[in-house]
Amino acid sequence: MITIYNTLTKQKQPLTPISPGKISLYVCGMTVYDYCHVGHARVMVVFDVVVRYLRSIGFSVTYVRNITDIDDKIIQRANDNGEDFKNLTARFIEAMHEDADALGVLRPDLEPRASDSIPEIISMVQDLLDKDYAYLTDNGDVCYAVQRFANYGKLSGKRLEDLRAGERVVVDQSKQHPLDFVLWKKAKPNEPSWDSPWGQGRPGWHIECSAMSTTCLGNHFDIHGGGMDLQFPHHENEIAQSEGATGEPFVNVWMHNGFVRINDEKMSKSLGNFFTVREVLERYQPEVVRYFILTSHYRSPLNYSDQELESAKHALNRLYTALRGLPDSSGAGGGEGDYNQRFNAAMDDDFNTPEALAILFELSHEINKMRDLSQAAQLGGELRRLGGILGLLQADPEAYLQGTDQENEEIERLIGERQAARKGRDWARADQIRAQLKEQGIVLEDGAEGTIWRRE
RNA sequence: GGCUGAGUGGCAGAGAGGCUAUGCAGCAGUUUGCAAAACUGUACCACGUCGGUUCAAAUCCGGCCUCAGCCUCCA
Repeated sequence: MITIYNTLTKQKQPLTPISPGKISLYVCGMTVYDYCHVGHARVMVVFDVVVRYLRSIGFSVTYVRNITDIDDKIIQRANDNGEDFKNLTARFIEAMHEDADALGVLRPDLEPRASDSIPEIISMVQDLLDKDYAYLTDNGDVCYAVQRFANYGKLSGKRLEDLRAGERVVVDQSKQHPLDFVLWKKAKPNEPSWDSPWGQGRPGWHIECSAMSTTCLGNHFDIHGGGMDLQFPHHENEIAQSEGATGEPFVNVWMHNGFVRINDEKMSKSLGNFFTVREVLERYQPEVVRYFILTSHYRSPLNYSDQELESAKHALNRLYTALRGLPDSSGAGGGEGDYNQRFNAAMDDDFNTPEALAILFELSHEINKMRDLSQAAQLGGELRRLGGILGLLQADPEAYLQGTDQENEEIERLIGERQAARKGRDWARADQIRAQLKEQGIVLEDGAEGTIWRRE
């Protein structure tokens, strides 16, 4: 039985699907005006693992991750660049897909875009107006009236009277309550806009997720996820909008992942202390980054540093080294057995990936100790299978450890030359070649069946 | 000020009322022409702090200290 920490109830609780055997999952995706950073990578990887695991234990999962492709920042950036916002978003959607693919993140089943969902958004705003949850302001915007929604604050544990709205930002005087938020924003001249019952305008920030999630998954679905910083106000507002408009419960389980930090500080665009995924991938293999993300529990903070990435690289090498030289027996090991059982127990406990990884290391240790190759291959198959649930260890070990440069041929040639030198007991020459390759980051390992190599 | 979380060995990071987490790094040994990998063994006060409950607490309870996040946009 899988249990998940639900932000709404602040406790772990058993996952009980609305429809038996099926899970509907919505995750807040990117606002596409810039490259993804490591924090975005974390969301994508974390929920990718959630989906992979749920599927591995037999659930049929519908996974929706939206793209917010119209908002203030996008308009701002497009203006700065002097380009149409659609060019801008198209470019960064493509970049996001490249990054996600590199990290082994499976595509969601549906990836709706805000700009393609305008009719649904307008219809929800209209519902909210009809039900008196929203009002038209003097300056032509449609706003949500938070005081009208009885449960406002139930997700974030905030009470309206405790919130210090306006302390850091000037409150718009046309709002009835400082925390009222815009559902539909009247267009300024030359802004992208759509026709609506309230004139030319565009959606506010939160409404697109309410519209897209309910359109894709129905008014009431199982899991909604996203970064911790979306808890308030974004997700709180989504609840207010969706439940206000539909009159039904919105989401059963809210999952929020912790931040990536740098020097104990949140990695964020506004602080400017972020690394983009592509920057990091210039220096580390994507799988190392993925492994690194999974070394900490998804709700804990994850401190980003070179030291940690290096450590992750070595750890992953260890797993691949255990698989190296084993006959490929993926498919062997059908999930019965102790390791599988313990792996699932770890993952059942709110997706405890550090614990699950520890089990992979125990498995690799067992493989390394084994003398019987076919038995080891059996365990190797199990290691690969369990790794696959985390989106790891699917590469050919040789390819992972050696890379696929064209200089590989030259390396092989030098190794051949060294073999000849060793045969002639010319240790000086042999060691010279070893040192030369070492300088290029190539490590040689002499074994009973000859010399193998890998990149450091 | 309100609301969330968190403080574990050199680093990272699980766990959890009594039993070696795991990985990286270190040390010693086996192995090796030399290495590497692997295996075996092993150190560092391990559980923020002060009290309480208990036969037993890092794990439960309370106070305190420190850190992070949200209450503007942010995954």
